[in-house]
Amino acid sequence: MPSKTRITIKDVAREAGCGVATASRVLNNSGPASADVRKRVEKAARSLGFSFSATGRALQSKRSMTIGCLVPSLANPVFAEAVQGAQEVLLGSGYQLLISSSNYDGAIDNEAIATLLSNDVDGLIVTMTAPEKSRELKQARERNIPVSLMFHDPLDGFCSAYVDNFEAAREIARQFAALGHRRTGFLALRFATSDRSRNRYAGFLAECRARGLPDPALIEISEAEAKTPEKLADILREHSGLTAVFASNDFLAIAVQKAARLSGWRVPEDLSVAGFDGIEIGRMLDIPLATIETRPAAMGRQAAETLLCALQGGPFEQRPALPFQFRAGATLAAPRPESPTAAGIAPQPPSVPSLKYALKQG
Amino acid sequence: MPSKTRITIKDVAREAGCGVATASRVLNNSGPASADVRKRVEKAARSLGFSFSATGRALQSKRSMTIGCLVPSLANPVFAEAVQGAQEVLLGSGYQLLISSSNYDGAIDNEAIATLLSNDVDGLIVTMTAPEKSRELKQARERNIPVSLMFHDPLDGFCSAYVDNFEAAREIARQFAALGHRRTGFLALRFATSDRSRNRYAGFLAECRARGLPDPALIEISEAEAKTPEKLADILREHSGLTAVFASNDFLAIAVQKAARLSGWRVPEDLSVAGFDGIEIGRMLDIPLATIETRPAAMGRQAAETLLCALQGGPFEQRPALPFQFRAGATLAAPRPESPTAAGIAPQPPSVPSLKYALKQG
DNA sequence: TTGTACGCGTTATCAG
DNA sequence: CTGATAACGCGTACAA
Repeated sequence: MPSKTRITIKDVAREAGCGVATASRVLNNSGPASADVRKRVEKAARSLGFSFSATGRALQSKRSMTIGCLVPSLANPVFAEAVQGAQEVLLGSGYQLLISSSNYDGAIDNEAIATLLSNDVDGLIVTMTAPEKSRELKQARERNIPVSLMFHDPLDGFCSAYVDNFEAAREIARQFAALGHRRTGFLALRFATSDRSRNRYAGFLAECRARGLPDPALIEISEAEAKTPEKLADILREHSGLTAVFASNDFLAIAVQKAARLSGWRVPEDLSVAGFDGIEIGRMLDIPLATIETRPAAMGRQAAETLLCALQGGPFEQRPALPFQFRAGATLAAPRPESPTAAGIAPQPPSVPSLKYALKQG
Repeated sequence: MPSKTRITIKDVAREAGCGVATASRVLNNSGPASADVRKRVEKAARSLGFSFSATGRALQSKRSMTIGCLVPSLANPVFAEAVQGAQEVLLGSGYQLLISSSNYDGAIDNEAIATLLSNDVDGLIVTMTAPEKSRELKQARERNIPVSLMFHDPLDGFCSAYVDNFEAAREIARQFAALGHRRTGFLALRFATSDRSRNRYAGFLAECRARGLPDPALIEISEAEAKTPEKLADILREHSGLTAVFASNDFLAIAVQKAARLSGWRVPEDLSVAGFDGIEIGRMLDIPLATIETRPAAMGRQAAETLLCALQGGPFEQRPALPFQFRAGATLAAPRPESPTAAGIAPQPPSVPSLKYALKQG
């Protein structure tokens, strides 16, 4: 039965035949020590397999060297990549990431922040439902704990690493309009709890109005519906007359493509589709997805860098929004004179989009 | 300028006019207290906005209520989902997740575990390059810190939440063989550092041999090649004569489909493709991907449950491998009499797979 | 029922 | 150059 208890600096000091203060100085290079005692301490530490207890250090130094991170869900690759980005920045810094996810539940959001705070985190990286009205987030600021938001527009005194969803969505509206689309729709998942989704819709709507186009239909669906193309097909059929759909993320957009095929509609001839995020797989599709390319990992990195900077005594400054880029893909085309979704019924047998786009990509 | 320092139980005790022990007993419901003092303490705690310091508690109780989690990368949705699953199990338990990722680097793996250990984690959930030869992992066991592996076959004294990659890969070989494929390939990413990839190849190879078929070609590619269908197409063309490719994960398999299209090959008529993992998007493709469905989130959940059980004094037991399921998709077909990849050159114009499979799925 | 005092592992202080 | 000691926030044994 091997040793059950932690090896502490006391053990090292005893083994080396010196006081704990000396051992601490040697191991930390934080003060004078004779070459002799230095050797003994180092040897003792090595042979005992000593390592510092972060807990003891945290208590003494009042810095936990820990950063709390809250995201809605790691099952969403966008957030997962952002956390990975933050993790990479923090890797050599001595800071550890304490993570929580809320599953998009605003109540859990706040509980999670409270828990993170009571874990004495030195900083916070947060994406949540309603940062603007979170008492816990304000508490963090009152305790002078720097908070980096991710994915949110900058807020109050909190810095944020984000893309301008409103502007990006306007770009989609422009692309639709340039092709001649008038009857468009915005497909949203978790509209009520996602400011990203709302901002995208707002930008899309604003640009449509600015061009004198009809307001886009706001189509909210459930997670179950998003995952079941058959249901999604039913929903799309209910919204007759749409010639272009802007999905609030790429996964949804791919589901729309699938649903369209199930209804016998061709993409993009019968229905144009655009997504948001720019996930890698979108480029691998038979018909590559038109989308807004963003860099979630860069968001995580920036959030972590900003925080690190503040933690190390530097300024805690808002940086400009991260860039996005429209990716044309092949899911956008001019609407047909008479849209088959307007016609209502009788799905036509799909035609042959494969060749055209395979060549286009080649 | 709001309060800068932490509110401790001393502050509460002073405010309530009692000793710290009494305050502690009240706030923890851990001992007797008169109704009177109870009121005062609770009121004081509330008005001061007191919350316990996890650090102080950890030091005193020798339990950090923290679980360390190491995965190769959160940018891989499989691992991200697993961590999310673990997180969900831990949510109400009082344990926090301290996460690290190694970016598939075996040296960082071990550093990360050492760091986690020095953070006094109470348990460990780990996926790494070489758990079987990790000194740090053994150290954890010597300290009686329970370790749950994820994705690895059970090892030594460590429990693992995993699927039987070897058996699952045999199933792919069976499917290929049943259709009449003889010249097959295994496309691997990070073969050297992923026992999953190796086990899948081993199972695939074993079943091929058991059936008297030629050994499958082992095709290792780089991450850059995986992300660039054009390069992948070049590589596939170099391996002439293959009629079926088993990719070590779904992302790769989707890239293969893309690469095949770029070469003018039809999937599955000219080339059968199978993946591994069972990601959602595979079902949404024009030609749904044949794959092995696994449940990464369930792996994370099981790993966390097993750990929690041990942490709460229960048995620390290996559970049976998690189930997997072959999903037929539409990327598998019998090989053509003369394979176009064997023929060597002259990509033929793609034919019309869309209709056939759209109907099949409807 | 209550409060004092100690120890958890660490580092900073300060006297030797 | 060295080492004893206080302090960090907490829970608990023990004394009142």
